[in-house]
Amino acid sequence: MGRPPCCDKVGVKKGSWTPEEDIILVSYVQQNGPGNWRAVPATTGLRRCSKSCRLRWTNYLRPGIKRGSFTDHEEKMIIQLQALLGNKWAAIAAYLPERTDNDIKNYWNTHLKKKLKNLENGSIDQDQPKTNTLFSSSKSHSISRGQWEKRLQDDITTAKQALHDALSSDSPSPNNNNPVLYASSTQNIAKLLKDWEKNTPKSGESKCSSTQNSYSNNISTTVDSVYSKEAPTNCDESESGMEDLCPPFESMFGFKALETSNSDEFSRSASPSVVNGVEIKTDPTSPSPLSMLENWLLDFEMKDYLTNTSFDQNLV
DNA sequence: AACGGCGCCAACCGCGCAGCT
DNA sequence: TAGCTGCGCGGTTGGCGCCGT
Repeated sequence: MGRPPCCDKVGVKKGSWTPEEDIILVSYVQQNGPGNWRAVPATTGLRRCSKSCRLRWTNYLRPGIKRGSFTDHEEKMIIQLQALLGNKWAAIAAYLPERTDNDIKNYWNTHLKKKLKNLENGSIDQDQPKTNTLFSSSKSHSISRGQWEKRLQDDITTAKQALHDALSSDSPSPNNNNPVLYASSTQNIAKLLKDWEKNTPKSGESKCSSTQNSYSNNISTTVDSVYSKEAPTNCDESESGMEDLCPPFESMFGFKALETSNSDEFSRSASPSVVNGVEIKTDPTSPSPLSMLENWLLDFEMKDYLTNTSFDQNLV
């Protein structure tokens, strides 16, 4: 038996996305908003699985994604949230709006897991005062497992409430009647396309279907018009394509960018602002629930709690 | 310079859940 | 209420680039 495949595997392209495919996808989302992923291949001619389209959008093309190395602050947040929530990457990503769950998951698996393991081993092997006491040996615990579980349950409840508060203040997804222009992404996509065109032999040969070509022809003016707006940026020029995405958000939880989004035309699909006539709620006078949560996560109590608690189980 | 090992990260896969009929 | 469909999530994999030998 088993579930049927999510899409027809025949003729579906796999592997890395080309800049042209990215542009087609971005254009589709501009016009229709994120969602209804099933319709994307049929509408655009993209020879991609709907899931692949959604993944590409959420993990790479979606505006507001910060790329590059994680800050110490983000690192601490991830460590503590992982200890609290487990491998709930989507939930953890909800507290780090500029990072995708995939990014966090990758960072955890490739960096933090190893790092914390080393810290743990180091602290045990060397029997020295711990520079990081997150993973103190369970032998030294004065807290019983029952007490620990109760505290964990209490903290999860608190975190859930904070998350609920945070999410309830966010705006819904973009209105399909007022598609949001994802200028930041489109800009980079346009740049990508230009780079890609430079590197593509002018043979007239295309990797795409005719449907896809006609669709991309139709969207070219859209991309150009958005690109020509030249949203102000002080990013360094780079030849690395998407690597030079300008990080428009200077504060993780301060939503600084939201206050300036009108002027710089950066927008986010999942965050409050006002862009291109789309009303997005924000209240600069009231403290962000995420800020509250951040404070809660990082306050002395939490650190003390983590100091005295073993999370070895998370380091599988 | 060539080769192999390793790390990183984008993308894929399978399952679960929620909404709709 | 059961079945179907679409979406989201977490685990895993494949490919590319870097580094050491």
